[in-house]
Amino acid sequence: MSSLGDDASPLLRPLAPPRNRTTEVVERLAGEIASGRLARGARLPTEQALTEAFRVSRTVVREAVAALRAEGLIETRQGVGAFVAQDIQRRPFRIDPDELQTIGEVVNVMELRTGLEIEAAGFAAERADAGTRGRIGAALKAIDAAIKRGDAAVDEDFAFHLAIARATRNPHFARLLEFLGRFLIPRQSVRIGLKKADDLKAYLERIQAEHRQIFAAIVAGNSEAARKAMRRHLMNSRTRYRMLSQRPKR
Amino acid sequence: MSSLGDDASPLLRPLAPPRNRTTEVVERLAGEIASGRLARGARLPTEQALTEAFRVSRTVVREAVAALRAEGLIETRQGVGAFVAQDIQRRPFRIDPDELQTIGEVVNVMELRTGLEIEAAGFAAERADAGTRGRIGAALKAIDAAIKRGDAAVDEDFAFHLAIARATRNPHFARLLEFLGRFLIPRQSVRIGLKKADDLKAYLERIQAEHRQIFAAIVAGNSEAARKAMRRHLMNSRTRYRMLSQRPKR
DNA sequence: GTCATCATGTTGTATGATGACCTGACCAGA
DNA sequence: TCTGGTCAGGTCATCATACAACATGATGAC
Repeated sequence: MSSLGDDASPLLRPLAPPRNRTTEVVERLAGEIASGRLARGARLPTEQALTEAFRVSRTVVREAVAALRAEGLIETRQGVGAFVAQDIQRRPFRIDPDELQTIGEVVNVMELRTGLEIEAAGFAAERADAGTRGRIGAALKAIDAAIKRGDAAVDEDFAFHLAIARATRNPHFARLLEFLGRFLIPRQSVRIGLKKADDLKAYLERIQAEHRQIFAAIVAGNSEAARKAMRRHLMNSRTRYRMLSQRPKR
Repeated sequence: MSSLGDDASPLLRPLAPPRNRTTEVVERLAGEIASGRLARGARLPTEQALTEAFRVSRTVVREAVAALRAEGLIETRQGVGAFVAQDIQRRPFRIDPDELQTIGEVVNVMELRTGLEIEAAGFAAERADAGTRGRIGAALKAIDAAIKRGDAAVDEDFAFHLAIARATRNPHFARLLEFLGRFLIPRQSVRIGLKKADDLKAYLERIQAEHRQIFAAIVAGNSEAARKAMRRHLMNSRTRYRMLSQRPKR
């Protein structure tokens, strides 16, 4: 799977994407808005004024404006001008992957996920029907199968959690979990991969026992128990993650 | 504070922004990516090919590409081409405000907020120091003052919750709460505004009593109690919201 | 086999022109 | 006084063209 130097060396790593003029302008304007120097609803300088101020072509200015519009920071009206968005509502929630290099930052995201998933487990217990319960059970079996064939079952594990989030009948839970999950999965799998095959199996079996408790509580429709089981599982996950990631500490 | 017809009438409401050619192209390409017809890492057609296919100028294509790049859906490399992002990691979490017209959708967001805030209260109880505890207390007093002068204390209320989120020492809690909060605040305040002055005061005093319980648990460093108090508060909030929003039902 | 060089294709930037649209001022008529 | 119509100027939207910067693969010198 892994080719020669993959990303082991901190030296040969892809460079940061080149900072072209457009992103430069985007950041300048975004900064003005974030700092409040450009208030909500305020009108931006005209395209011509921006080209002259920044000494760039209209192409660059227009691309920057298009980017800011896509981010929901500004709105443009033909024949009138560009304005800082009134409702910054449209501004999305982001997590910068570049900041996720440290263990502490990963744990921060895990904590965020904790609250989300505990609540999801509770709602799932209250609202799951035969179909969604079946899908959660199927995900559980898929993990079993993966463990049996010696796999780390990372994808299957995530699918289990996602099935629970879907059972809440509140689509935001699954969407947010999917969003947060992307920041956690890969690292964990790498670390786990270091262990011996038998160790791995025993390790995964312990996790799977926790999964089964969650599943049982959901099937029983006991939201209180489901929350407790999920909390226990995630707290243990955090401890496990901390231990695994401290291991390679020279 | 509120001008004449504000947003009372569903008739006179700003029109949806006109769909220009750029957004048209953005949606076409975003659709291709979302559907998987353009796989991760796949290369997009060249700008020239796109101009010919869509019958638009290169300006439009480039603005669309800039927008997609801002959303983290694609990456471009000069001299090489544009590619669907490998790590969709950079893709942010969004909630479309246009979908938030129904009560059910607002409750969905409130549920999301519930899990987040309960956990935040727990962590705050564990981690708050003198400074953060003081800030939470100050927020509490600010609500008192607002109630005393007959204000609905919406901003102050939110500031209290935000102070708790900040006390977790995990910046993501506050950021996500801020993000979700934007979707809830305005509507609540409008509804509450309908009540009589004395009713309003009694109503707010009940809420404030719940706040005080949360604060007491955090000051005591009792995370279990803090979670419970926050859960009770948010569950009650949901009930209150449902009742208030059903009121104007002819 | 290694390294420089070059042709080719692609994105990045600049520029000028035209169309579409909004705003405010002015004005005629009720 | 008020309403509605017209017009001029400003601004964004789109188009077209040209050149610069960069990456890639082919070629050839060593």
